[in-house]
Amino acid sequence: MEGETKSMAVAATVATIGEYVGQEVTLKGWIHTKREKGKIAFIVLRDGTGFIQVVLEQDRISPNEWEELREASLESSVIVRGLVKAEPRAPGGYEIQGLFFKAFHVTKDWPLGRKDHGVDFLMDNRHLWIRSRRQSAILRIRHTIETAMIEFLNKNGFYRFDAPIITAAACEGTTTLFEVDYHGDKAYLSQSGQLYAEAGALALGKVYTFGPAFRAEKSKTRRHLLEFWMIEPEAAWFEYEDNIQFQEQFVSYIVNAVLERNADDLKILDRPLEPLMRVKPPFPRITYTEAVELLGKNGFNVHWGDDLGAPEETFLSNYFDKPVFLTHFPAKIKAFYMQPDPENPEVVLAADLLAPEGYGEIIGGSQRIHDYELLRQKIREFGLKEEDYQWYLDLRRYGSVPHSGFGIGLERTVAWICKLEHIREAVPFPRMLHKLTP
RNA sequence: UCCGGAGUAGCUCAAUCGGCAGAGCAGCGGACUGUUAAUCCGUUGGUUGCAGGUUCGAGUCCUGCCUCCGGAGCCA
Repeated sequence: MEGETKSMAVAATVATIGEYVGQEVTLKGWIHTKREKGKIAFIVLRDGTGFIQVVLEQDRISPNEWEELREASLESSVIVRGLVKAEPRAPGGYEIQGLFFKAFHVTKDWPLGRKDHGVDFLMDNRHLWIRSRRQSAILRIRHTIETAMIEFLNKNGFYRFDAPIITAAACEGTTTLFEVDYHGDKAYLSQSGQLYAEAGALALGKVYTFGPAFRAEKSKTRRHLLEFWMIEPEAAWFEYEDNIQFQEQFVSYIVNAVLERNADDLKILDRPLEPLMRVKPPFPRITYTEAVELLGKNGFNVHWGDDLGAPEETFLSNYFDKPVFLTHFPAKIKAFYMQPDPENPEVVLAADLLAPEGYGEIIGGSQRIHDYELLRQKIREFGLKEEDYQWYLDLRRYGSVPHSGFGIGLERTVAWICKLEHIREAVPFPRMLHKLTP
């Protein structure tokens, strides 16, 4: 590298290029687009941190470099050195006046043109698609969301507590699981780390798990993946209300972090900012019973005790202009471990958080049953086997405390904040029905 | 798994009543000193998803299968 650039030029990145106006810098990246016009050529270079236009004039670089430039096609990896200029004619406001050009590797037959492509083709080329403006913007925002989630939890005294991926049995007993051969025994990929997080909360006070979760259902919708990432905070001594207020702070922190750190990326996505700027505590709340009533008034045929379907959830999500807590569900349609409401044991102290703009559920949370006998009774009522939950019941035998927690789906959060049409763009390599490669 | 839709050039699509399979983009060759999906000229490119059937003749009609897309259920 040093031998190839003829002067001392700073190694810069696109994201921080504004700090180098008037200086010579070296950039390493890839050709995103190239336009040749006789003795002048424009390339848009991407380096992972952003995109910038580089202007190369034949008179300013050597004949060899000019020849390399002519041969370098889309997505060739290149090294350029040049002068940073503020340039209103260029997208982004800055431009590089090229003084040196080298193609490190010339790409032949790049499969993704600049024209429209179908989803199928793009998904088959996902490993290349992620280089695009839009996809890379989404993935940078995903990074901010993950980082902000962890930051917030750490600042609030939560310990990261990694749950196992391979587990012995169903956590909740309802969903279909991926089976793996565990040296002759049947084992399953985890659908949730929550039960382990509860053990962690009684050991460390406040913990969170962060890892992949697996659901083997043959889901085929815009909001489901077979493999997705989930953060599950769980805190001892947290009761229902503590849990809800914590979630408000948590979600607001994440949204604010994206607004502060990814302004350029949100612009690439054309994401309206007003709905995100409204995301501040407190969030509206509506009980399940009130929701059923509201839905009935709006033409939905739902009865108390029914699980709400996707169209109902979308309606509620659009009805409010902030994330909304849907609370106090009938015990029968929720998980066995949820704490019954002391004022009405037919419902549980649980809340789902629905993201606005039609996105629907991103969080499911509840206070957990801490009473040993009540939990045993619920396990029986739900038709589960007590012997499968021995260690989980132990948590109620040895120093039990009220505790609460929630799980937030990372991809659903990304899809909402980025305003994506489909969850498959919210993760680098989505795992969907019959989609295993790349 | 169920309901609906679609498979034609590398990509996005067209092809009238069953009658010679086409265009744009990409690629390749050339021109151009301010392009923004550059433009202009020339040019390459086909087992019409697979198997069978009807017909003088099938991309088009019939039967079966495969793949994908959208939605439902399940849920984060």
